[in-house]
Amino acid sequence: MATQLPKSYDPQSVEDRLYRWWEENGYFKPESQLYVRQNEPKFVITIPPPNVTGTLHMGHALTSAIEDLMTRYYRMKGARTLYVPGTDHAGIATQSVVEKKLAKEGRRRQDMSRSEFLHEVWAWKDYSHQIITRQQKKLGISADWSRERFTLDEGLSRAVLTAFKHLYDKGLIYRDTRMINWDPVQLTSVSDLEVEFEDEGEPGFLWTIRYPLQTNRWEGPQHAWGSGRWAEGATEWITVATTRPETLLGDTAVAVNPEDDRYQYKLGCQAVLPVIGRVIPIIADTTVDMAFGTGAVKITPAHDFADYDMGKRHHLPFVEVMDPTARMNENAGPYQGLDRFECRKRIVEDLKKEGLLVKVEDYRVRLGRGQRSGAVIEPRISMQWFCNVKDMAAMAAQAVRDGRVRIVPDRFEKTWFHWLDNIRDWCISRQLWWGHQIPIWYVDQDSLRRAAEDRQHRADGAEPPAQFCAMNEQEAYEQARAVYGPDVKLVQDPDVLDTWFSSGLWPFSTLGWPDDTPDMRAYYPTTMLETGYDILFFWVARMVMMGLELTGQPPFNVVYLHGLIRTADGEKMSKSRPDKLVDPLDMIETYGTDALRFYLVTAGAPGGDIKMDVKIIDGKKRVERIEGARNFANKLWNATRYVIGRVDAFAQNRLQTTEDRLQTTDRMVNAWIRARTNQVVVDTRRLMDDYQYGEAGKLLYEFVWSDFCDWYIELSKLSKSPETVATLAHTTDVILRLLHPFMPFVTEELWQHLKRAMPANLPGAPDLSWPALMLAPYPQPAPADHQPDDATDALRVVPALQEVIRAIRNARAEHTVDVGKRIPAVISAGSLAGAFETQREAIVTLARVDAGALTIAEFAPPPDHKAITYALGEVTVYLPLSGLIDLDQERKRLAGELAELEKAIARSESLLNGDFARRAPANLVEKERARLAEATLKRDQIRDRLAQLR
RNA sequence: GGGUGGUUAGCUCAGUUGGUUAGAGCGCUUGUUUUACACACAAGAGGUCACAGGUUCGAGUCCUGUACUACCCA
Repeated sequence: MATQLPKSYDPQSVEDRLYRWWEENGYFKPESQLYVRQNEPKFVITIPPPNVTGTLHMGHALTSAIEDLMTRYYRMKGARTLYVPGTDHAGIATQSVVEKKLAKEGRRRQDMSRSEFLHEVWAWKDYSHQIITRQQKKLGISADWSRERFTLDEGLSRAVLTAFKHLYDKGLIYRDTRMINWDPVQLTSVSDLEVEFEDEGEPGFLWTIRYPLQTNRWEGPQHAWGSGRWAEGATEWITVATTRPETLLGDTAVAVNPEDDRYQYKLGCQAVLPVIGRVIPIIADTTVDMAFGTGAVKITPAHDFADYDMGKRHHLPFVEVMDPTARMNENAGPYQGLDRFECRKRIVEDLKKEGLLVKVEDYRVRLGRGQRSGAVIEPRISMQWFCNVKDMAAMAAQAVRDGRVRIVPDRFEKTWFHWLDNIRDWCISRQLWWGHQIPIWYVDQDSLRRAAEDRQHRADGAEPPAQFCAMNEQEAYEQARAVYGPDVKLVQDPDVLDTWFSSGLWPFSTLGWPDDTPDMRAYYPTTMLETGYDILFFWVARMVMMGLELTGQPPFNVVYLHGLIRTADGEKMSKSRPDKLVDPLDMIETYGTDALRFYLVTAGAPGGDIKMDVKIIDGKKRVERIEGARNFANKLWNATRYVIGRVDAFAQNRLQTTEDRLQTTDRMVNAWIRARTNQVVVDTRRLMDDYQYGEAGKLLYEFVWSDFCDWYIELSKLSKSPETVATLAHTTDVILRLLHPFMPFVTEELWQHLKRAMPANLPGAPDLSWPALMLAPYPQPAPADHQPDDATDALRVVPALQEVIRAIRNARAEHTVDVGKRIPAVISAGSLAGAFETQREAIVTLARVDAGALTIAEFAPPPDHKAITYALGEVTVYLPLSGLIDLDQERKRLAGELAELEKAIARSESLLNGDFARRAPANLVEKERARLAEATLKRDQIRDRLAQLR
């Protein structure tokens, strides 16, 4: 019976209840789908697993909104659909969060055992994971939670080991000593991608320092460093510029460009390094930029990437002057034990004292900082594990080139190729505890020595491996014993793998790889990978590489990249600006999940950033555009509330039997909304299939608000026929289905109310037999040969009718006619007269015309020479308002319109007299001719009226 | 230094094979307790689509260049 819906939509009372209902019924599982089309390809999407570092932010909400929109769309389209949820252990990020938390409690990782520390991290993981999943459920994602995964799960860990072993056995993973990015706070290596630079650089200094040259007259310092007399007696110098004076302690050369005339005579000379007194050569290298500083650069091969390469080229010694925490070590002489920045300060003072500091300038320094710690990254020589990804990268590039993987929007393809074509080996080891420990076991020294001795005895050249890669310790021992005998002892590498190594396996490790599971067979390769463009390299590229290498297939067909959420000023949202930060849960509380979701998917274009302008009103954060989306949800609510009211009225036999005239009236208007709905179904599906979700959302917004609410519902109020009730219900059903992927909660709730209200005996009622809207089919356009005959007619008549009504309303407003006043009208309607006659009541009601003084005729002369005239082409509307109006104003309006028409006619004529008529497509030329004809007609009418008004 | 976007109404942004008089939301102006909705209704004002060239019958849309701006890579 009559369900009384509240006057406005209250998301709080709906969302959690519906989500629970969906989930408890298993509706998110692909096995539960009731509507599956045989020829529809499956749709599989794996969630970008959020880091278990804390809570979700607006970027995650955007991800969820788009992915769930996709998921619900394809599910309703009849594709077998799976959305796999999960979380990422996020090695360095999580470890640092936990370390910070421990620090607050006065504890340090260094004081704990590895397993004690890991116990803490797991506790944190549980805490964060539970928050994250709760947030995702608030966002309404229809993910199959029974298939949820975590990157450190047993199965996924086995996937990591399998992948590692595969690449190791293939010779693609190796251990080497080279220069890497070192984070002196996290005390681990990081990959190139994890180092971030400020584009503008950071404020710093450029110090110009002179090194004395060793000559016949001056062979070196005679006095101690710091005495002020260290360089006493030196006569020749070489001057270098540096932003990092503390590294001079590790200098092993000074380099100049061989083309640089200024330094020709100094080549081959020896400089004496300040502080240390080490004698270092002056060398020539073409990579030296003559324009930078003095043209001579100090070379510190152990602390700078470029210098490292140069050191290799010129066989220079590598002198490390810092320890892993970036404190100066024993090679730093008097500065040993100082932090690098403290050392910098002191050494500059001392250089000045010794007269070696030539000048200091302000300088923007391009500093690399750790993505997670923010610490200044120290290039450092270290032994690490690397993965040679050259061939995999080539495969990944090829997959996009040949279209097996499509990137949307396609402009990101260029970045894709550029990165993959210039890829460098990937440093995959991290000196962390949280993560997948590297599956390498080293043979103990004793065994190695014994083996070496044996080898000498037997004189067979082959050297046995000093390390074994295995799936577990037992397997490693089996391998080792076969070579070294039963007494061999093994120690596993303490390091863990880069997080992205396991994330790279995500689309298939979540489905059971390396095992041949039913899910793997049914759902791999997946369909869609949806994520922010900021992790295209970090994650997407690595998944494609790993997928191709390990499974032989691209892990997904489409990569859809969304933009970043920014503040109103276009900056990245960060926790350091809480006033500009927008928490998705806050917005959900204020506006509801559907409003947030609708806003997020319609806010921008694919791949475009979204700026969120937050206003604080009464201490609450407001975002205007989310408010707009909330209003839309409310509009939808009230429209459906009205429809349900009509359905109830029918069910209670409160509708009168209709007369013939009314039936004709209804038929036209109903045919119109059905035809419009059909057009909208076609356009929505086209846009959705082309990933244009924002456009689709806006189209639906327009349709619901304007066509359905402003016109159809208003017109339907004049009708009491069952046909109209059925059309209202049908249109509402289609709208709710079309909008469900955008606003899952309000649409499901309304659909359930509609379903409950719907009586069995309404002819032409929609099929509401599905248990849930989310499982119902997405609307299909009516087949072309199935269109009702009156559709075309209705699509001509109703817009003309709207124009008439709008013209009358406009006249009323312009001449400030009292709202309550009924006015007379004469409509000269040409071929539309018959149709308009059936819509007499619509004109009377919607334009507030005096029913007794409304004339509709094929041709009607102006009723009064002072009437207001609206020339609408074939139709002309006359309003005899003589007493109420200002004729001057009317003349002005008509003159203005006339001028505009003259302009349009002139433009049209010149177009049609030019090459346009010959070269443009026939249909466009035809259109233009029609436009000219109409404008001419209108112009003539207006001219006549103006003449009469004079 | 290389690359990629952006520059459209006061503000935030749409505008995908080039084709009516360039759209929306918010804001603004005027009016309205019209029985779904004031989170609303009705009417309206507001833009030489950054600039300069070019291609075309026709350019916000394609090409070249310039300026400003953001981001990515070195």
